[in-house]
Amino acid sequence: MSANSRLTIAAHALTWIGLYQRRGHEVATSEQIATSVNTNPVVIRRLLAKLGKAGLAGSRRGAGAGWMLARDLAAITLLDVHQAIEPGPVFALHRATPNPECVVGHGIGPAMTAVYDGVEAALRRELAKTTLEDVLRDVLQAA
Amino acid sequence: MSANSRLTIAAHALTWIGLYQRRGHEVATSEQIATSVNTNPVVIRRLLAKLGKAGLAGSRRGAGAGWMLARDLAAITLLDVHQAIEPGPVFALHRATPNPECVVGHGIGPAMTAVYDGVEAALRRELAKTTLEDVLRDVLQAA
DNA sequence: GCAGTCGTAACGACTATTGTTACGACTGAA
DNA sequence: TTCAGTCGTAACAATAGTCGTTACGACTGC
Repeated sequence: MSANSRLTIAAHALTWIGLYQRRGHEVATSEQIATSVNTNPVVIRRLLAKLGKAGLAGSRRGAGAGWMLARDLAAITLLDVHQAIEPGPVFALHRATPNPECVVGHGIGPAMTAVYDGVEAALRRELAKTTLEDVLRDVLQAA
Repeated sequence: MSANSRLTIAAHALTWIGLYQRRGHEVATSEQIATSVNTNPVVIRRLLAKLGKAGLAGSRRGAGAGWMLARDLAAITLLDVHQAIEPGPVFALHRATPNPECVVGHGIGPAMTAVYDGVEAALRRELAKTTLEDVLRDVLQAA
């Protein structure tokens, strides 16, 4: 399937909230964020719900409700965001179990799993290098 | 998405061909490989066609037809295989263009693209570390 | 109260992956 | 020269994941 855009949307949303708060507002609504992201507010709420459970964002309910960051942008890495949205595996093993009576069919699963674990570890190391503060800086410099 | 299993299947197929050739056979048929992978021969042929175009495998047609490796297992890395099967991106940007009148909406694309390029480079470096010879060694040791 | 927003379920459109059938193209061997 | 075995590829179906949308109850400041 197509790669998913959740990390992009989540980083966008959190960065937007961070900037909005720095400009003096207390909370941001899912509708405001959705306008910047150009999507439906429910998509934003769904994502922020996960980020909330992971302790990256918080919400206030009732009138004057909205979202706020739970930590400063500089204290949130893209790895934090990535883990929060429960990523699926980058590579999958066989859909149907390969023939266990064949030497290759029997041993290929563990062999590839070891490689894939290494790949995902490298991916996490790479995402951990960038904080949302870095992202915001790039965003503002581009303007 | 579901992650895709093409790299797994391709590595399995090439490793199988390599082992089969070492045991004295000239070519392997897609049906034999499919039996080990536990899938349909067409799936194997589709994949091997791409690996062939990338110069990793070759086929002989007609009677007594089948597939052979174009290089030794030790000379094929998982990165070679990965590139051969034309991988999609690991992460996607927004499906709909974000609001360009918003600072964040305008700058987030390039910012995330830079990060994602770094991630994919790390992924490629990691895959380049393992050759199919390594995979075969692991497979045989597991038996 | 009530208006505004969250939280979440339910559903549909769209797309990618994988399996399957089908069939023409090719070639070694009888 | 024919034929059997295999490749190469198109076409289609089943399945699953993503994303957008509607709907509605829950919560709370005014």
